[in-house]
Amino acid sequence: MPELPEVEVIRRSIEPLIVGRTIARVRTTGDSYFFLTPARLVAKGLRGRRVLAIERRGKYLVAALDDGASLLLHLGMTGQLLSSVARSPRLVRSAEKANWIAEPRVFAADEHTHLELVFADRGPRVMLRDVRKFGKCALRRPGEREPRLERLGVDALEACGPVLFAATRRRRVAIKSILLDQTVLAGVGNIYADEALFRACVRPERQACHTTEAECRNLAKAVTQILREAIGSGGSTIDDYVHPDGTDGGYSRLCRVYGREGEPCSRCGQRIRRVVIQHRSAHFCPKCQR
DNA sequence: CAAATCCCCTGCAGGC
DNA sequence: TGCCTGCAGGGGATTT
Repeated sequence: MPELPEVEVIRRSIEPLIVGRTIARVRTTGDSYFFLTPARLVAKGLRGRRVLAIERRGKYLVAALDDGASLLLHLGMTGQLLSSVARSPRLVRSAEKANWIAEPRVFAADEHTHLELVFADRGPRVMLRDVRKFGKCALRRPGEREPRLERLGVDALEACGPVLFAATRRRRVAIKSILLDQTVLAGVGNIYADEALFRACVRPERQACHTTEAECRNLAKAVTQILREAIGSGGSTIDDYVHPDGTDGGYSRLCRVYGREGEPCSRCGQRIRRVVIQHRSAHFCPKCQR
């Protein structure tokens, strides 16, 4: 799950590699769950088009084309945007272990490469690779509505107390579920939700309607701070991408609770606990978070 | 309307 | 060594 920071870092790294270039050829895998628009139509719609811009909306990437159409991408759990500047299958695998980060120095297409853009300038290709195919790809005709984007709430970088507080009223689900609800805040995923709850000292299981206005304010602030920090550190996985063995690196270093079940809390020493909330693991400090 | 459940997919870890 | 099971999870669709 690339979350907002990873998607933003990917956007920034891919922007100079794609904006202003004209797509000459498109290669795709066959239709699958991955293609919301049939692969054939995606290829047809992209051919000959120039990319004007690439933007991020929550965890989505949207590439604007010169005919007014747009390409919508979601990286799901294992999606990667890669460039063909160099080739190294080993680095692809390492990138997966290191958490789905795109690097502008990769690779040749393989069976998991669902979309490959070949440009008219014959320069580096851009590829979208996604092993588990939880990602999404859609082509929207000029002026066509995109319900997936329309549903999104406030971008999580703009999270604020009042929005969060309003969303928690009359909701009996866990507060963490509200943070993960993309129609409330767009961009927060499982990892940063845990981290924000830790920073704001709120227990993930707490019923949403039982959080106070002040807690929601703190939580919103924690969300924006943590996301900004993660972007600032290069999406939190960039660093260990270069570790040839793919062992734990930047990402887990930044996390205070996620993936740290049983380890001592960095604030109080209490053991970090893990519970399951709506089929997802939630990590928290039982002493710091109430 | 809210909430719970199911499902899409693949790789990998753990148990035996 | 190899097979089997369970787990990981974003998010939409369906059911309660």
